[in-house]
Amino acid sequence: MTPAELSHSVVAAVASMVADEGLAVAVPETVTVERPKNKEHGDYATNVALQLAKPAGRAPRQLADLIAARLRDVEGIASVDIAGPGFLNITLDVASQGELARTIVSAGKNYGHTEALAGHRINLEFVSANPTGPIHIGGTRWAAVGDALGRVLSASGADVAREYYFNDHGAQIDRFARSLLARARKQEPPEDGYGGEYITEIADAVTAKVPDVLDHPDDEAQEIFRREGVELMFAEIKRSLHEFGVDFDVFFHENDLHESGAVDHAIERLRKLGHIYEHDGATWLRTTDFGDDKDRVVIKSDGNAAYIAGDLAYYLNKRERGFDQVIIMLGADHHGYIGRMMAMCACFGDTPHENLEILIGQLVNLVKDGQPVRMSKRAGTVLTLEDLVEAVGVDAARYALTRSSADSTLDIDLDLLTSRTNENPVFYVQYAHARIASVLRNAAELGIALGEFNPALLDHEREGDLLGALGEFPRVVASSAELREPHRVARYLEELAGVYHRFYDMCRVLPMGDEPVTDLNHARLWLCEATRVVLANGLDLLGVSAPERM
RNA sequence: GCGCCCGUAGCUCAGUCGGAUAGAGCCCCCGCCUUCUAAGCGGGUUGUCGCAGGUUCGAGUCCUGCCGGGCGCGCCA
Repeated sequence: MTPAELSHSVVAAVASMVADEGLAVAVPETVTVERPKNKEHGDYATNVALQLAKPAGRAPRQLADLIAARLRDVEGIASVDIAGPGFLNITLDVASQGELARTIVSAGKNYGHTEALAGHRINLEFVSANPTGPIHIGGTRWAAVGDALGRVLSASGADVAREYYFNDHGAQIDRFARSLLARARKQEPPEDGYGGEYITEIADAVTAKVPDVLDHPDDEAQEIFRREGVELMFAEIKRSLHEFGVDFDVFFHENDLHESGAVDHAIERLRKLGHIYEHDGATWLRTTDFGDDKDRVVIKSDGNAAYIAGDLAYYLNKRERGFDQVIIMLGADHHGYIGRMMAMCACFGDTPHENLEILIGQLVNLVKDGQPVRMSKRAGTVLTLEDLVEAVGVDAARYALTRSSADSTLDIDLDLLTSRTNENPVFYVQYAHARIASVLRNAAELGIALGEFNPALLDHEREGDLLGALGEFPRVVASSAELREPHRVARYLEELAGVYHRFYDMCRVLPMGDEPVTDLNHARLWLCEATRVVLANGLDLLGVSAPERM
């Protein structure tokens, strides 16, 4: 019996009670059955009686009695106890709980997939780092977290498109182009320009590709450096993300919005809706109607589009492509943007926080010798995605960036990660997987297949713990998706790995020496394979490999 | 000044919808490989959940105020 099935049984028992007793309360659609921390509280517990007591006008323990009586008749439930103020503590039959192993092995890669978000068409935008330099550590965090979120959303039944918004328009690109031109001429970069080593590399690459570039007049040369430089930078970003295991469905160019007329289209739409006005020679969007601090300029008085114009057009474009949920991940340094974006969403007639969702992730600090290091492009202390991968590898890097809540700032200490990699819990999880793979290999060598499965034999306490943990996986994935918190998957995997290691320590899986193969050996092999499936599926959601050997 | 995030063990951090005795890893000490991976397991030590009120059967979790830290408030992008 899975937690979901048990939950259904509890709902049915509640419905039966409400009908029989004529209670004036609504039957909850779902009831949470949780794994109690304390083993004396059974395999699963629910507080549904406590929650219904007040609206029903009955004592919680009285309701608990009525529900318990009905649950005791359910096949697979061994006992139901009432504890404390009115908790229902449910214990399953050993065989019923053990069946879960078969369920998981049969489902294979699909175990953990649910329909929790079925029907949602989600556009997930993340990273979207400017093509004026390599991806730094902050963008790397969003790459890891955003990619994991995309996987978790998909696993929960959502139709997800991942997008990277490529800001190849505007003043920053001009500064980038001027920096390249200056470097090609062996001059100092402009005061507000970019100075890293990569500027030299790109300037050299452009010069190699267009040998006579410096013979052109300034404006033409700058245009060549802009076009070629952005192209090279873009390819570089794509490549490093791909090597990081992060791929996008769409790379969207801001420039296209301006050249295709999408910006004008969006502004005209808003004008028809009555939210656009002219003032001081500029075109404004009246975002204050929807809670913004001040109205926003969309077309500046010099005729150029303000940055938000691109965002307006991009949002409308996503909606017109059929996405009903637009999710954008931004760093904390952009959180001031939420108000105007939500107001913009409302101006289009959409519902803020439903059609548009902005996820804010806190920043990453680079730490050395316990002291924060200020990352500066000029000082060369910027930590890039490639630096991180080179130092610790993709698996450790992705895991370290994904296991913490995005709401917390993250400290990255390269020395710590490189010199004491065991501190990274990814190895703890991967080791559990490799350990199981080894057991399964040994079984194969002994000619022992999974074979017949008798779930009733899995009656050891550690086996019960393991089955209980395995049953949690689908709702961990679903809640990670619903809450947009993929770190929950990582934390769960660490828990599961620990439960497996403790099982392994107490429960011998394969026969020793020349002992005969028993049904218990087979049952435990099923349990091992089920655990391996969950670890592999979970690691995959995080974009981390599940090694067969370590 | 206004807004967002954070404050939980010595360190790094978990702890959705309020639930039972607040957890994990790292660090430190002790024990366990003549049989499936010791990157493991078992045991020991560690807390005014920033502070003060409030809501209720019950608050780390919700509300209010305050303290401390980070970030942000452009016709920049």
